[in-house]
Amino acid sequence: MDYRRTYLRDLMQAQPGGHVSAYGWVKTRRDSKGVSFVALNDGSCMADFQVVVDAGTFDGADWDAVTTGACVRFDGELVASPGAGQAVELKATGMELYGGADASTYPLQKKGATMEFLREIAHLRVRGNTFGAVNRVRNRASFAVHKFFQERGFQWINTPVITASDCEGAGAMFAVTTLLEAPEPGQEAKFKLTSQDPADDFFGKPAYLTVSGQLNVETLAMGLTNVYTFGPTFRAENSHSTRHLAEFWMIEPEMAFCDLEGDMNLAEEFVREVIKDVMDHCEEDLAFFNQRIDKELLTTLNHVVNSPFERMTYTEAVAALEKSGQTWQFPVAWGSDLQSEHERWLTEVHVGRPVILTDYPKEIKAFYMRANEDGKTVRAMDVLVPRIGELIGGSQREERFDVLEQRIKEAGLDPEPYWWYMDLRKYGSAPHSGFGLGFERLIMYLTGMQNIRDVIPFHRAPGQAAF
RNA sequence: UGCCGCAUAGCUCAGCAGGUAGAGCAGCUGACUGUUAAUCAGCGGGUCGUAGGUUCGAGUCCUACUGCGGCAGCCA
Repeated sequence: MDYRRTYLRDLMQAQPGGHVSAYGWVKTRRDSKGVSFVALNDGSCMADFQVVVDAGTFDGADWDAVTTGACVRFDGELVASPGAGQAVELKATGMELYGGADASTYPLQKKGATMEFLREIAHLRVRGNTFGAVNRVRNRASFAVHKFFQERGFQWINTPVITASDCEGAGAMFAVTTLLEAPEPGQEAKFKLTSQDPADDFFGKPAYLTVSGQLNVETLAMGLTNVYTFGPTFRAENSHSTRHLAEFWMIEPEMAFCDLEGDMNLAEEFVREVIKDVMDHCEEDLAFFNQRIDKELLTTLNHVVNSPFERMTYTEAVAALEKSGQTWQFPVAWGSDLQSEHERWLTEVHVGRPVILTDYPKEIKAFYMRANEDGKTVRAMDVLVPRIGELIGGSQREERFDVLEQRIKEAGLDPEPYWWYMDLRKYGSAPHSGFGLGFERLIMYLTGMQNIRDVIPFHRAPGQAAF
């Protein structure tokens, strides 16, 4: 057996004629008196491949074991199909059973199951329509991300997963340590530190899993010009929501010689181009999502591809919210952060498509965002999209040494650990901008899937790290 | 972490005057000359999340716990 193989996707598009082999997992089997039909799927595409078995061709235990979930290879002639659902089918003359799947206990059925149940069998759910499609879209979107940046001269760089600089600031972090005492064999694992002093730890100081490549990626942009990261990110927030994960994949472009305007242009172009690419290459999967998951999906995606994002300042947004006539659960006031209900109204009702909000009050944004001349706002931007909320958060960075130092102090932080970050402003500083985009949120947007836990193969969330 | 909701067969659910359980699908058996989540007939399948409490009697009411889900916060 060799990795080179004809995928079922290719067999389905091939011309009739010739002896072929079809490898896959059985989706369904239908028997009638003279003939049996086996629907095979290998994950290469949405549609199942039809294998036709004339009565009497096979018998015995292996043939009996060809039930939903079994893994099997059929050999035979590729013929034109008289049936309605497919152009060609395999008229089987040989078969090999690789692994049966006891039909009385195999949990994946041909009929629909809830997302909650499928989450409990995450090791098997990829064999179903929905999660096969999710992963194909995820794969194509990953490729489209790299394609988009590479075609524009951005260099893919990798920022550390472990960070010991304790200066990331935002978000609860997972500690990384070797100070835990190994449990005695056979004993229940209890955490016990071999030392209380971080100086004794592996890195000689506290270390954590990264919550953002932000600070590191800026250093690479100050030398490589246009760069991006695409890697795992970790947040130890105890969040129970449909759009948060403890482990997720984030895309962070960073551009030298670029202001907030250019940052917004990139964000908009990025979202549009990735959507276009996936629409071009995952038509069948998107049609499935449109039919089964979100009836408005294709309408929404087409709309996004064909119309510019609305842009407004935070101040304009607050004014719109105040004039909306809506009654808000949380009051709207200039200076306080926008609540979910506000963001949703802006993007879903007020604008009806993605909207980019800019120039937020400096008090509610990170210290590294560039201060505006008004002394009150910073050059931040959030891209809000219907149903998901915040898809992208970015900013023009503060490139002026003195202003940045002042902002760090205002934030109540000690500038000292940021010495290398400050050095960027000391030696060859340049205007620069970038943003962070949650890859899983993009996949939610692309597929219509409602829970972020269902757009990653094995989700990590509070209390949930099975598989 | 706060608020709300749910927990009955492998899955999806019904059972809502408190009187010790029911359907569809899946599974099994059989029928059917080509199906497309096939169809038709029959069969088996549940200590009703756990622990207490009220009651003659609890799937049903009360309490706690556990698990899951949704919303909010945190953000991407």
